[in-house]
Amino acid sequence: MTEVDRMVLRPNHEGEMCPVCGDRVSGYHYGLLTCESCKGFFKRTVQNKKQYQCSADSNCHVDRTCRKRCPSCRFQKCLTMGMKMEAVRADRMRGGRNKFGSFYKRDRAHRMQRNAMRVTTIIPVSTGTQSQPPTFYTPAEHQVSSSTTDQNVQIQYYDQTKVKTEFIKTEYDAHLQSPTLSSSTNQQITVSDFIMRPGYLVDHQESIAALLNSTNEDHLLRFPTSYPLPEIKQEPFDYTEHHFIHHPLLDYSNYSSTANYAQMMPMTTISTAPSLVTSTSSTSSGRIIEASSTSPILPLCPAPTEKTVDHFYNSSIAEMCKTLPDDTLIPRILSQTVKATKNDAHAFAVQVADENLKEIVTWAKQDQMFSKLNLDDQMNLLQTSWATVHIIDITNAMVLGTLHQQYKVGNGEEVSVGFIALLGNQNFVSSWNEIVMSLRNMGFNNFDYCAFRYLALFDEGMELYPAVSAARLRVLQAWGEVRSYTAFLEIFNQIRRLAYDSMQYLWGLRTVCPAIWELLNPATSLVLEMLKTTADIRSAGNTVVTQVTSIQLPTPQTTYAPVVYMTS
DNA sequence: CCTCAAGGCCAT
DNA sequence: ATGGCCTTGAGG
Repeated sequence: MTEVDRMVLRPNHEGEMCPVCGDRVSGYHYGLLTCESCKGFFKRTVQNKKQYQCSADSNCHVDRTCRKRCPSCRFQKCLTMGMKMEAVRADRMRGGRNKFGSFYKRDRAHRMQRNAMRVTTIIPVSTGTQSQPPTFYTPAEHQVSSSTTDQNVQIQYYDQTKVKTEFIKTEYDAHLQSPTLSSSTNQQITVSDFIMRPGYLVDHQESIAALLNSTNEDHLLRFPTSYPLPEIKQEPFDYTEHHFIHHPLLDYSNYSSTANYAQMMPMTTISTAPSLVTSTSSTSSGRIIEASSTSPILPLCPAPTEKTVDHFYNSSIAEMCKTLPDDTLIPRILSQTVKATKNDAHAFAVQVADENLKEIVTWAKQDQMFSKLNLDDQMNLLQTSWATVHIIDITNAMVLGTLHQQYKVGNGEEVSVGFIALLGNQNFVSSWNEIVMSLRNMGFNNFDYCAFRYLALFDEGMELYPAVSAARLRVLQAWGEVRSYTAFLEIFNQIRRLAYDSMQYLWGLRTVCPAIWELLNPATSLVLEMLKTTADIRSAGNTVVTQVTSIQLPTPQTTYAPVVYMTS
């Protein structure tokens, strides 16, 4: 083998950009493909326990040319992008391999799969050639790409210099980064329990209250330990290896002898870092806009001052992302449910919502702040937010391009994804399509998805609860660290409005179209149970719920077009 | 053996 | 303090 051959076969990071500064990637460093300089910077910072403080708004732009200006923001970005302090060795032992090695290998395969999946929806950067409307992958294409094995991990990655950079969290990342999420509660449950939570087709006998009452462990036990993936083949990542056994990761933190850093690692949930929410939060978005959008001058941090390093780890959207459902969930629900649904488009949409609602409840329960609320308040929050979260989930899947454009139900009707997302509320499908297009063009990413979801759960209308407004502030703070989010908030509010419209529409079917209503299995549907409870509470004069659901809406239409097309 | 992510070195 | 290049060494 010649030297040239060796060079060719060597893992090729050519064209890969460092997610921190955009420089050329030299390999995996501390859990992430980064450049040599960010590797060194991260190592020095952690080894020497350096403490920086940004003299601006902790929102400095970091790129190759200005990465030296603000070490605080640079280090924050390192962490946000996924570099792991545990990978810096406390004992400074050189050489060898650590337990991340096998993860890196899998990550290569994973990245290839993700890239292959996303390549079809990638929007060329402005410096590229003409922009083309995004296309969608088909399950067949995906199967080919997902048959990736460790043998072909050396194949060159998709050239990311030609694509919009986007930080993608994976289940793998969640495993790698955080052994546990909550620190010490009876309901303690690990991140991977959520990320890897298998299955979604449970029986319909349980009510939302029952779901809320059950412990997470109960819930897990009732799920099968593996789940069918009809259209999306799983990659050779051994889920079971890590799913219920968390020792390897826990062991690693001991192995790497970084107990001091392990203590600094965030055990972050919404409720754990209220102290971070300072008076600056409310104005942060405005200043971010000023700093990074309208002003050509980047904020400088001329004299970083020292401050406790813990500052960095209290809050980050990346931490919150770990609880997001995996990207295959919504496609799975849709393709499985469409088979199970007999012949009505509305019934299909409601059943999809039913399946996702169970996931949403489980997700909400894992949140410390949510789980601290009493059951009634939890119910109130869920009643207000489930439809918004549901639409956000489907919107995200649509932005990712993991869904078909239409799904064919039993009677041959083609049902658009918008129709499904909006619970059959055809009136607003074109608005929703526009939202999807906008988000795609804006570079909607996992961070935004995460923020959307939490902002939906902790609905603005529920800010009567102090816990809710605290949670919202915290989300906005964490989101603001990585985004100028004003434009996204606008779209979020549109989605929220669509959700209320859709809930009203669906509830309206009960009187306007009893025939359709009967097809929805009102006796067993969790979604319809939710709507009924909301309606009952409202008629009983509950102020909280009234406030958020009494938006006056157009009268639900009485008919809908059986053949629904995507509009663009 | 070889690989490649760790830590180390040192000119800048 | 930075960052390019060097050395190390467990795992394949």
